[in-house]
Amino acid sequence: MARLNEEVEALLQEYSDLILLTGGDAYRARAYEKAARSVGGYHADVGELDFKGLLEIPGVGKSTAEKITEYLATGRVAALEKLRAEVPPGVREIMAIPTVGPRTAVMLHKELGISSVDELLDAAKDERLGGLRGLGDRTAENIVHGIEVMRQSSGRVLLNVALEQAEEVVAELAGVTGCVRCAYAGSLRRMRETIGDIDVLAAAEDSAALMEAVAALPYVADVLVRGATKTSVRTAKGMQLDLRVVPPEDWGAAMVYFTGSKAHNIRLRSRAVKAGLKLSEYGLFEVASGEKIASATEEEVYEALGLPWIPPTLREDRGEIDAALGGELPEPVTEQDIRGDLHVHTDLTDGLAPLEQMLAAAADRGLGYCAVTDHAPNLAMQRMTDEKMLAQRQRVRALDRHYKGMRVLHGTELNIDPDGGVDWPEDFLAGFDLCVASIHSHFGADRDAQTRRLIRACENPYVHIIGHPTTRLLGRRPAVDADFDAVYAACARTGTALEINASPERLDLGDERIPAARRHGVRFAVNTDAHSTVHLANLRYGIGTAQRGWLTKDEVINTWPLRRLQSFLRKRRP
DNA sequence: GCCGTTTTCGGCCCGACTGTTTTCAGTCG
Repeated sequence: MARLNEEVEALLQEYSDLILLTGGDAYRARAYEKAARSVGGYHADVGELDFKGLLEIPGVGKSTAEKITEYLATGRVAALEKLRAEVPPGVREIMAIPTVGPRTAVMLHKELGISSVDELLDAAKDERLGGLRGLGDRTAENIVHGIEVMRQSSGRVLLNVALEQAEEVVAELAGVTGCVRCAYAGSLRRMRETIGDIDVLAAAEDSAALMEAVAALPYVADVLVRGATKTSVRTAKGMQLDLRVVPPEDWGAAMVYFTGSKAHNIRLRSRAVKAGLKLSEYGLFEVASGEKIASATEEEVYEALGLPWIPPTLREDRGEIDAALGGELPEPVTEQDIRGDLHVHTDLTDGLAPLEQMLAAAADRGLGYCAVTDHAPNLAMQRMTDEKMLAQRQRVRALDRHYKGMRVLHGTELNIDPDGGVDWPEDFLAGFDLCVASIHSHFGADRDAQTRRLIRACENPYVHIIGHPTTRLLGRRPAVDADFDAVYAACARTGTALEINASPERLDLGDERIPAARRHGVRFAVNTDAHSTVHLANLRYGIGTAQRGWLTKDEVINTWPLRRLQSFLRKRRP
């Protein structure tokens, strides 16, 4: 199951939404929303906290703490149940459509009796939305488009959601008597950015106990298929989970088969055929004799096919087999290679944890350096001022002396304005050790304007890293339209790194764009963009993405020793 | 509902964009 804090976060967020949908006080809703986010990012497990401990979570007061306590004790919250009874679940779902907020959702429900996304789509098709006040053709179009965007991603969940679920299942099943090995496979093991279903593989002589155990997991809602080698279930969150059990001696062949990708496997199998072999989930066999020649480990299977072991993140049939044959398979960057995080927020802007806590958490993770990069003034909602930033710098300098093994850099995340300019004049920018610059508005600017904008930001001698370069949000917002090839060229020319933002909602640059940037000789920074101490652990998703983009350690600036990084950061400043 | 204090009330990230309304409401970051 998800971390308890996330469960409570979801609960409080739902409560906040329902307050808005029932016409409650907007500030009250905001208070719950803030509490939700705060609980989600809190370092301690809410299940371990007493009432007083709960009150110490920022944004959690008596009323919220009581609801959390009630939930922990009884599994439900009476006040939430009451609101749930007033609002059809579909109405809240409608609110999730981009450009549709609570007002519109309620209006649609009251005026047209619409209480599901499907009904809304029908109404739009029948042109029944036209008559409503404040809702013209353009809005109707936007709603339909918003639903399409939402639907495209439906059935798939973000990598982190699936991975957390899978790790829990694996831990559970590994403890079942008779289970020799257990691991997740599939697109999850390949670290794809979204996951359709979870594949778990187990090795055992007898599958019965494992099949029993998976069907009995507490968060399993339905058992779809149940057999001797495979059981499929649907979890309470609507994800499909397939468990396959194989004999221990076939573990390797089964892992290759179930890790995929399908295209990679087809390549492997056709290679096998040419050698008079046959590859399946049960092993690699000689066709003539039927003799099994490899199956116990992945390494053995690859070796028998004349290949080195290929890391799962590369198994996409993007040339990895030819590269392996030519001895040119890259050694992908790993989480252990990362020495520092170059994009981290604190509660000075929209982060949740104070500076000291963020740095303590970063030091705990063994980082050799960490750049604090709070938002700059042009993101008006963050209310940044020169004074606040300079005061933070003083604290950063003091803390830098405090940590023995970790250097603390003072940076900022600048806003790239529509013309490509950034916050602050050059003399102020010169005071930062590092500047990330990102797009936070005007996502819809046309291709030429967006391209010029990003290139101009690269050309700024004080901008070191372009943050979340395409600014997409997975399943919610597409990438901005720009000639990214031209942007990559500008990055290479100006010595500006591109971020691989490790937030599972972003993963930006995405793996499919990285090779093109690489070809231009661009450098990368795998950053967490952490807004809480918990987010520092998102690094693994950024690393997965970097690996899928074939990045090696040397191409990632935050694997470098500090001195090399600092010389890179000097860029070509005046 | 939470919080801070100019502390038991009164404010709450604020500005921009979009679409439709000709002066603003809703949504978003």
